[in-house]
Amino acid sequence: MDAEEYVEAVLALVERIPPGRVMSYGAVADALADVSGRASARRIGTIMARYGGGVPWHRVVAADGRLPPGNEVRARKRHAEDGTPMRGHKVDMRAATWHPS
DNA sequence: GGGGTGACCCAGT
DNA sequence: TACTGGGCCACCC
Repeated sequence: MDAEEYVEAVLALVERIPPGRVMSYGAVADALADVSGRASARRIGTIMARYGGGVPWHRVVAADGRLPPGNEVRARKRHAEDGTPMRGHKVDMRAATWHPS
């Protein structure tokens, strides 16, 4: 699987995350590990930063619920619309974490 | 080829 | 809760 296909796989998975739920970068990496063979949270962060524009990027957050740097304001607004469970400015991971079934 | 960087993560303090 | 150090891996000088 080449780099371009990997990006496509990441974006395809992010599109499957339902409104009001989220996945951490690491969770996305793990979920794709089966298909891609390799995974690292760091790669997912880079991919989202560069190619995430066309998907619901706000549904991918850091493992502790922090929103992506530089886009906290926009992300908060969208989570408010989605009805994502929040704890202050962070996502309530215990309630919002989703993983593909 | 070598070294810095980043929308990360985890364990330890 | 906040910081640190180590590990991580693709990208870009």
